[in-house]
Formats: sequence, structure tokens, C-alpha cells
Amino acid sequence: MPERALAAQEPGYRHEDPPLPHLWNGEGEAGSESEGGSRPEGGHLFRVADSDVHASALPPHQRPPHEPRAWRRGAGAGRRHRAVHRGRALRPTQGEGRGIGAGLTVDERAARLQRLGELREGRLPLYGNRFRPTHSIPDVIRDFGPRTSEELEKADGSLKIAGRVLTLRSFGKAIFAHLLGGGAKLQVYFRRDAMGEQGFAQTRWLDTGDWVGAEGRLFRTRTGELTLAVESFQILTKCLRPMPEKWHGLADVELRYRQRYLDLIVNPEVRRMVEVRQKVLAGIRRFLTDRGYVEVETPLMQPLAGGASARPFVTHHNTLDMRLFLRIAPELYLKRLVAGGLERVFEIGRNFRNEGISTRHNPEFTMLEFYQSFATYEDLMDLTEALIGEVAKESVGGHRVTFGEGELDLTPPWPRLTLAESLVRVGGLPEENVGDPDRLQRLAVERGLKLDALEGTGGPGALQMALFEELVEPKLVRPTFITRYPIEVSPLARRNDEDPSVVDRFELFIAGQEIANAFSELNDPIDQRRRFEEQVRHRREEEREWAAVDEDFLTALEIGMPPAAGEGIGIDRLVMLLTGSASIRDVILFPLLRPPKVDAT
RNA sequence: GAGGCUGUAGCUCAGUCGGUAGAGCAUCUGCCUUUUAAGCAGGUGGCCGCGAGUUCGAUUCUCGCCAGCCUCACCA
Repeated sequence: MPERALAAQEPGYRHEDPPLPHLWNGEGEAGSESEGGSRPEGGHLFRVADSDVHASALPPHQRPPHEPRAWRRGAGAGRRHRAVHRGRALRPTQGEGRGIGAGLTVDERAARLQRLGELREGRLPLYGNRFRPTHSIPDVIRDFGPRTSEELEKADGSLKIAGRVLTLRSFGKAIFAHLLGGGAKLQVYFRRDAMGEQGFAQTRWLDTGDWVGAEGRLFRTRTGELTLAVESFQILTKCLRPMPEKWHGLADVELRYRQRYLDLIVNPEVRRMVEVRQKVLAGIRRFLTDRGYVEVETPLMQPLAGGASARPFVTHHNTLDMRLFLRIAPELYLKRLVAGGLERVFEIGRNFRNEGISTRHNPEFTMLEFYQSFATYEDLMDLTEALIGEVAKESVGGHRVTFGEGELDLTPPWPRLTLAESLVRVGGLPEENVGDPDRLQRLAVERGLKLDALEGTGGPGALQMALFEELVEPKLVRPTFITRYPIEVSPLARRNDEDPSVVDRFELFIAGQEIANAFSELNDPIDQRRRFEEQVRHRREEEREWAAVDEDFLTALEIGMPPAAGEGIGIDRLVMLLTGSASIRDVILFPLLRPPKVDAT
């Protein structure tokens, strides 16, 4: 998997990562010297507090809860073993929700809750917020990772770190653990001789998944791993649910999407994706604002859903008693702003399209749209090469990205083909067929293309598009601009001056996917009105009763929009490309899923 | 919306040519002071997705439903 490969490059995950996440470990930390010493057969303890003896006399499932007091008795007396509480650990709890930790009977959660209760009883600062790490775990690795054992020994002063316990390997009087913090892992070493009995005794309340703060000094183990020798520590937050399996992790994609918090802990590539995505967004903002673009926000709730051909989501405002649509595109609002004299504007935001779901489609998705006055679609091709080139460098460090089995090179410049050229040169159609509707029709039928696309608006344009999508698009792996689209599929784009059957438009394809769509904007209000009315007539035939002409937008054009070019770039797909993700759900933290079935309780 | 595949312990997965189920990890118990998928020993844990049908008997066969994934359609 490419994600794994990416993740493996991270410093925190450096040491011999297995093919799957390398987590979870461990024996529970059997708390060594139990007060009761050896146990009689059957696993029940006798020499414990009175209440415990009492409880132990009952079968496990009937034992009442009790309140251990051992902690108050100080270090010596406090050295109680978990066996003491075995009875309670077996209490069933009700299933709560689904997924990890739900529906257990003999329950890990009960055991963890019990430890939580004991910590409370001991008046330890659980859920406290006064622990202040001196170093993040990535800091520690960066600053001390290169140092030798001798250098680490000479360094004076201890440091404080915080993280989540990923693995626990207990040897009775010593425990190794890995803490995860800031996306990196650091081993910590609890040793009774170094911590004192009282300090070490606290480790028996430790579970995988807990957040802990630890203070100590760095050293290297026999195997050379940088490790914090803990002098003292505290449990900051208890984890009450079982963690995913340490070796295979959380593989069930449904659980990964539904419980992204677990996915983030266990699968490093998720965090990596979040970081890449953030850099992409920041990089785009910087790139455009450096060039005089102004970032704006336009309505997500719109009385008319325009700017694209998708079906909208419908909602309702109570006080105004008004039907509203979640926007399917910001286009018509951004162009109003261009008409108002904001000569360069952009918006990065969510669009909502009430269409099918697939590996490339989520009902809500993020798009960049930008408009530049006094520019043409050709200018935007240059701009797009520079933008995506820079963003790739900033987010993943170069122009080469892993993609499927291989690698993809994004180094500009990229080839530019007209749609007709691409049909011949990429799609392999005989040249003389491309302009001939009858021959195109015949070819389309021969190849069994969908007939609804062949009807509809008809004409050679729609046929060319159908053939393009079938024959050319999947082959456009390296970045390629396709220009000169038929006018009937481009209702908002400006007509080409030489050939009125096509528009001044390009789409950018990478890895067989449409990444960007741009055109010189139509700013002739008469032509625009005619095309809108044509479009609405078609929509109504398709029983899209909400289709309507946006009169206010036409008014803006009548006020006058300067000549301009505009472009939309799908952010999710760009991030997919840069992270080598096969599904859009892997780059959206909470993709839309049906709600999980709730068991009647 | 159509087709295909999948659903078994908290997690990752076997399995049952129809006789109500196993492993590893986790959890619980005992031992273990440089481990790292730690180790050794002993336990707990399952409406086998849900419902119906066939059958003496269904987790297994059939049908329906639910959820997920993949392909296609709509769409970007």
C-alpha cells in the first residue's frame, strides 16, 4: 500500500516497520509482588481486605462492587495485585454503541473502569491538566535521536514528555512501553529500582491507550533504541476501551471511517494525510494571495442551486419559510463579485451534490474556485502548472508521487491537447471520423456506449464527450490539459472566437481523473440568458423541478463582468493524488456513511 | 438505482461437504529488572449481521432485509 510506504518515512515510525502498523503489545502489567503472594487453586485470593474476601466468596458474576482502600495505606500496603479485583472485573457491562468496546460481557472496559475508580480513590490527579511536557515526542527524536549513549549519559537534567501508551511489555519489576505523541513514538522504561516502590506501584493502573506524562532521562537500550528511563509519571487520562490489535491494527474500513479517532492512533497514514491536506490548503492560499487574489466566502445555503449540473440537497429555513439548497458550486456568486470589481477572488469550501457515492465521489467535497479578471483559460493553464507544482513540493516534497503500483511525475510543463486531438492521438480514432457526427454515432454504438448520452442534446459535441470519457480519459495518467470542449457541455464558458461550436475551456486530467476545470468566462448576458433557458428546459424535462434561471446573476452580467477566466480544482482528488489514496474516503476524515444500526436495548 | 463480493470473540482472521465453533493478539490469573509482534503457564470471552423458509437439526443450504467494499449509472 502506498500509504504504508509514506508512513514508513516518518521519523517516529522508523524502526523496522512491519507491513502493518506495529502497535500494541503487551502483557498487562501484572503488578508483581502481590500482597497475598501465591494464590490457592482456582485463582481466588484470600489474603486481601475484608470486603474482598467477602466478595470472593461469591461466584464471579454475583460479587458486589466494593471500594478498595489499599491505596491509602501507603506504598507497602498498597502493593495489591489486580487479582484482588478479579471478581469485579468479570462484571458484565451493557453494550454501548458499536465498534471497539461495545457489547462486551466479561469486559475489558469494566477492568479499566475499575482501575479508574482506584485511581480516584487514591486521589491521584486523574484528568488533571497541570502536567507540562518540556518536549514533544517529535522534539525528543529530533534533538536527541542523533546522540550516542555517551552523549546522552553526560547530558544533565531530566525531561518531561506526554503521550498515549501504545504497547506495554511487563517483566514484573520493569516495564517497557511505547508512547505515541505528535505522531511519533518513543519508548519509555519503568524500572522499580529507579522509580522506588511507591512510584513503580502506580504502573499497575496503567493500560494501553492511557495518556501519560512521564519525567526521566534519556538513554539507549542494548539494541540502541532511544528510550526514556522514567523517574516519575502520572496517568493523565484513562482509556476505557480496548485498543485495536497491536499487529494488524484496525483494518476494517468501515470501523476506520466510523471511529476515525482509533484509525488515527493506529494507522499512521491517516495523520500523514491530514498533514498533507493541511499543507495543500495552506500552500494554495499562500500561492493565490501572493498573486493578489482575495479569499472570500459565499453562501452555502442558496435559494437557487446553480453553477453545476448536479442535483442539490434541499433544506428549509423556518422563520423565512423558505426553501434553500446547499450549494453545488460557488461559481455564480464568485462571478457576481468579479462583476463588482473584485478582480481576483478565490474560495476554498465545501460543495454538496446529491449524487451517487463512489471511490471518487463524496456527497460533500472540497473545491477551490478562483477567478482572474483580464485573463484567459490559457493563462490559467500556466497558473495551474505552477500552483500544483508548488503545492506538491510543499506538501510531499517533490513532483514525484506514488500512484498505484508506480510513480507519477508532476513536473511541469504538461502536454496540452484539444479534445479532438486527444480522440485521435490518445483514443486512437481515425482522424477523419472526429468531425463527422454519423461516424461518431456509429463508433459510439459499436463500443456500446450509454445511449442517454448519445441522445440528450445530441450533436457531435455530446458524442465526442462520450467517446472521450470512454477512450481517452482513463489513459490520461500523466498530467494533461484537454482544451476546446463542445459548447453544449459548457453552459458557462465563453465561445471560441474562431470556432463557435467549442468553448475556451480546459480540463486537467491526472491519473485518469479530472482534477481541474477552467474556462474563459462567458460575460455576454444575452448569450448567457439563452444558454440558461436552454439548460432549464432540459432540466425540466428530466423532472428537475427546481431548475431555474438565476435572474440576479444575469443582472450582474448586465451590470458588466470584466473579461475573466475561472477555474475549479477538486481538493480531495488532489490530496488523493499526493497521498496515493485509492478512495476519496481516505482523504475525508468523516466520509458519509449510513448510520450504524442501533441495537434495541 | 443495478450487479458482484463480504459480514464468525474487543481486534485480525480460520472453519463447519448441515450435528450450536477455533487461532493469534487484547483482557483476567501466576512467573519474569534492557524488551520491542517479549516469553512461559493457566483462565474468561461468541443471538457465527438480522428475519423467514427447507430440515429431526441451520453459523453452514434457500429467500428477504441491513451494513460495508468493488464495478456500473447519476456526478466532480
